[in-house]
Amino acid sequence: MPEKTDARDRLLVAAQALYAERGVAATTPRDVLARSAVGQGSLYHHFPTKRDLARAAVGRTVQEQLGTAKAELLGDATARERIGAYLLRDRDAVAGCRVGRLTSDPLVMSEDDLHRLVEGYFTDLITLVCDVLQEAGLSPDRARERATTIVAVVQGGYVLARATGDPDVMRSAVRGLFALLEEEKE
Amino acid sequence: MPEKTDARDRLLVAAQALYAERGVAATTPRDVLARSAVGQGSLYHHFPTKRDLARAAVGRTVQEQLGTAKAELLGDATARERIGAYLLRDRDAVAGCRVGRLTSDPLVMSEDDLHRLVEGYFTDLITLVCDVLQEAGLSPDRARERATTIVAVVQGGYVLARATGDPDVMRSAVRGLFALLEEEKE
DNA sequence: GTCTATAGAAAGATAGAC
DNA sequence: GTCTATCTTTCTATAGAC
Repeated sequence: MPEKTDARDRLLVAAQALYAERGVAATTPRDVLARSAVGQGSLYHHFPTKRDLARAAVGRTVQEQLGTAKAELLGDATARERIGAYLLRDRDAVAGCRVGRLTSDPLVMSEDDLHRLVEGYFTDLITLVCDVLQEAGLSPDRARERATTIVAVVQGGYVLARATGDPDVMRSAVRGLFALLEEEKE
Repeated sequence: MPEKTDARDRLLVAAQALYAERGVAATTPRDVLARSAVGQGSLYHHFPTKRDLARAAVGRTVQEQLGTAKAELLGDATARERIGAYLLRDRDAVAGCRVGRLTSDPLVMSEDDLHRLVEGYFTDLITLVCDVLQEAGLSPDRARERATTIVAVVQGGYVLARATGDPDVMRSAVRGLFALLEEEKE
């Protein structure tokens, strides 16, 4: 596929950005057209319905975010370092989590295929963290519980950073947990 | 104010319930009318714009949620027990946090007065938890960091429970944190 | 304070030419 | 594959009677 798939790609990139800003339900086809500078005919040619566009764009975002997490969690550093890398990553916290925010999106939650993309993201992410913790010697049960706590503190950090408009709140949230994890190891 | 303020109250209750289900932006005046069984004329008499209704209903929800948290965090139990009561409270996790979900609501985030209600909720909540932790002997800085972590894990628990449709994910998230807090005290 | 009717704008999508 | 024009429905709000 040469340069001609360009419009489709521009539409997806625009949709992803808009979903990150206002969510899927609140993003209109017109918004996507304006941001992508693509014509209306092209939009409905590539994506017959709003839902088709959402499925493609959200699927892409999920893959991208999962890729970032994998880079941190599957490296060859120690288990402890990899958890630290994930937890303490520099995030645009006030912007919110591109995937996590979709759990409050009425369109995503009402369409099964969209909901499943979000569910898959978090089950995969928790499993990734869980595997690292088992490597570090935790039992499967404790590893799963702790992995859930780790992913939750990041998601909650996003919520609090957005609510307060303050990126430091995310830093406090993840550092507070990291400190507890480190203490335990001493 | 006798029984005549009834319509206004029914509108608020209906709006609060709908906001919890789909958010503010996605809730139409018609939705509120249908659920409250109040007439259209009454709605616009009591709340001239959608935003007026949102301000009143969100303000009420914030007060209610804060009241619940205060009941747990300001009791006469030990600091440790009060933190446990807040953290391990039985929540309808799959339904999500009525306030936290608003951080992804485009209408709430774009209207300053609505945003401020959400911000106030979380700053108050973190401060409440922070005070309990200081009572327990933590320095102001460590108390604030840890309070942020505690509130974040709860908010993240909601996000993960909604994403997966599984209430046990919330339980894992908060128990994982509680276990770390208890370990430290031994 | 509540009712019915309706306005004006934006939403999501389709039609048919090129 | 892309364009312009248009259709239908829904949204938020207003008008004016009771």
